[in-house]
Amino acid sequence: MTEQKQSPNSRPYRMQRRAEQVDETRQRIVDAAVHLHGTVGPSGTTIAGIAAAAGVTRLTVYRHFPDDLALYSACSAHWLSQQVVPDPARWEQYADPAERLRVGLADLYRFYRDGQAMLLGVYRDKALLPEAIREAIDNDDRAFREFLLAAFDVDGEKERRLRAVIGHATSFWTWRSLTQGLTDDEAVDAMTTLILAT
Amino acid sequence: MTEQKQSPNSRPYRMQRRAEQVDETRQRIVDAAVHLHGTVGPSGTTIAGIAAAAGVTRLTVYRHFPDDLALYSACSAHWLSQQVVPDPARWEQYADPAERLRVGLADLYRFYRDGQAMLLGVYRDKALLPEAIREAIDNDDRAFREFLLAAFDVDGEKERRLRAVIGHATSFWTWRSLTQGLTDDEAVDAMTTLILAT
DNA sequence: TATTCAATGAACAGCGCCGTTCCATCAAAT
DNA sequence: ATTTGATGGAACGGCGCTGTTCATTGAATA
Repeated sequence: MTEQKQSPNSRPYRMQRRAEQVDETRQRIVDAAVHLHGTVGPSGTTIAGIAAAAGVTRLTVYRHFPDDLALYSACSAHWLSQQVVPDPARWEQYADPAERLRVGLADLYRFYRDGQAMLLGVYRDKALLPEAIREAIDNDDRAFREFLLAAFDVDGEKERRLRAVIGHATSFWTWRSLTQGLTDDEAVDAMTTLILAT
Repeated sequence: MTEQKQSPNSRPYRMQRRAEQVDETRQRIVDAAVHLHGTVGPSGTTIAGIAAAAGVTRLTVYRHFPDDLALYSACSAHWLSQQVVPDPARWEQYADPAERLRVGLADLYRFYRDGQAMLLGVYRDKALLPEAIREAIDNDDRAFREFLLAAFDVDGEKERRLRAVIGHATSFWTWRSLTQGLTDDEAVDAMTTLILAT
């Protein structure tokens, strides 16, 4: 790198190694926040707690994330980036309703199991999350439901009932409840049976 | 309910009309607390809020209910006293598993619907409730599950699966989830089908 | 070497809740 | 008429959290 001597008055400042350290600090904050969300849950997570866990001052947290939404967005993006997210597009090849159901629910339940610590807190405290985050969650849930429903050729009353039951089957709480005593596979079987019998 | 005390010097003091007023105050507090639990939920209910709603001082609330458990117990007892509580004993005449299931779930779901405002908050904030209250809730839930299970003549693996599925069917959250799009009757049908297919 | 700037550390004011104290009030009971 | 006791009213100290200011540190940078 070539250097130039400058006069004391006004020189642009291009950070390089410095920028990395800043990002590291930011990352430590996000990691701490994600960890807390997954243990004490969003409702038990405080700025002070995050700062302490990140080995940083409250003020530093505020500077990186001016408001809750900024922090939650960063957390959610980072956490999702290290999950294998269920992907309806990959279920598309299964045209048979029953088969798509099995594959889709299995994919969903695997995701639920892998991320249960975080999801438990998130769904419990959903009402306390920033509006935008809540909407994102609802949208995803709706997408899974509608995608599974789309494999069926129904309308009217039957469609309404199917949508309700599929919505139930795809709910995190349903997975949670069923797997108190069932394996994931058994839960998939149970819900598939239920839906096909509707 | 209210006791008399003796002062060294004389005159026993038996309250009569007075005692009624005390009980009225106590009742106003309980009513206010129940109302708040059913609207903002236990987690949003504060002593200050109860006092304000009851038209009483915080101090008066503390005097009637020294700790949370005393208050919650009184609330729960009073609320339950004005509910038609599901009663497994009345399901006993139905020996046929399918029939007992329908009757039991219908009774349970009716109770859930009638008390949904309160139950929503209670189940959401269950972790914050006093230990004793939480145990009472868990015991009731377990009782319903086991009573429905008892109609089946099963054991081993099948019993485990049945217990899990019946537990799921009897959960408040399951009722809540299903009745987003189904009627109570349809929900009973769905869960009965699910259980009988297990 | 002099400059830049992320991060620190300390303090502030504010909020709402907690549980407790002391004293005054006033109707009911004797 | 006097005593009793439930309630009111006001204040206290404590807690933990919020979001903000200010001056300082110290390492990366030019």
